[in-house]
Amino acid sequence: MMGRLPGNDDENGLKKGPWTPEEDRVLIDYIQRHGHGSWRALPKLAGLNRCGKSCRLRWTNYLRPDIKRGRFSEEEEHTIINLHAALGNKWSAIASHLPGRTDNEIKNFWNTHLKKKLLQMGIDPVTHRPRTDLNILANLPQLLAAANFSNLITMNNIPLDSALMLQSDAAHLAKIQLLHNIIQVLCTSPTMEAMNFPAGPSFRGNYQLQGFAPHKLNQLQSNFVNLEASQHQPELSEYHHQPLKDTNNNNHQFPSSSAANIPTSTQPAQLPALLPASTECRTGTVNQTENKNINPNDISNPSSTSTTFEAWGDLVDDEASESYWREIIEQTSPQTWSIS
DNA sequence: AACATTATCAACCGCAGCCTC
DNA sequence: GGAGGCTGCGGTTGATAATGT
Repeated sequence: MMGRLPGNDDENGLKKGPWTPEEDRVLIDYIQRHGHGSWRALPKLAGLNRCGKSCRLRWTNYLRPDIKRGRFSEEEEHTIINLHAALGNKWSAIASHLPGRTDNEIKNFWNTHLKKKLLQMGIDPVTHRPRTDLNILANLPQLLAAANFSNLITMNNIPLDSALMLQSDAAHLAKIQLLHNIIQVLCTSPTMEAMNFPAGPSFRGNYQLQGFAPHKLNQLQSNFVNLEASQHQPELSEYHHQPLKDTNNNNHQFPSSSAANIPTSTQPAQLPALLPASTECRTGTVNQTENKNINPNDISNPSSTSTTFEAWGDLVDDEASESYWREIIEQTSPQTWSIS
């Protein structure tokens, strides 16, 4: 598992590529005797045909005696995830909390394992929030699996037919959560308000939604609250049959955080708690941690309106899912939505 | 068995920031 | 203050291993 061309020499005649055991021995021997001192001067003093940078990297990432080898423990895994949520890609800062682990090792572990793991759980590895991009729908089976669905079934002695219904419910709920986030983005985006709704070309596709007045969006929001309320009944398999009635006494205020409205215990299959997708809400949370670590150019941010709209465009172009969304939209508010 | 694809991770590159003069 | 050198950091690369077809 080596990187770069083996034995490749650069223009200065210095060796690049993987280190030989002999080079390792020379480097260890020198540092044990003299310390590393100036890295730039070290290779010459130690008799190595390497640049100082390469020596430093080899020492700090591989040869240092206090380096812990082997698999990351579950505890370390959780620590990395938590620290990454707070610090972002500050690998050296994260590594400082994990004795014996190097930033490079943690970075690799993140990119090869943890990132995928979070994605499969429906969590965006950049923001550590539930994904609002619609690619998540393609990964719904993995999402459900990651939600430890089988455990839920066996732990609760749920019969197979009920389990299947539960799975269908969970999939339904995941989509509901997704649509919720999209709508929240629409309703809190200053751009959207200024333009009286979607500017993205995707929105001018099959669904004639432009020119949507703000009060209609508010109505959609409140309808959505109702829909969510109907989905969050303790008996999951029953919610398909719940009538959509006004449960919030015509209060059309959209919840700032749906997580607060969803008792964790009733969330099916331990889906990630629904968090606000609006940029405002997100910024507020970021300020609580470390605002400076968020790259404003980060296009992978699932809460960004452009990304969400692009994803929406993908969705409305998808013939297979069109009927599903049409059903939800019409169910939610047949009198206020018009789909042409 | 042969080939293709995916995963892993050591090592490199470029840049930012610190330090010294 | 700013130029130059050095170090550390984060992103990326690419050879090899593992797995799939």
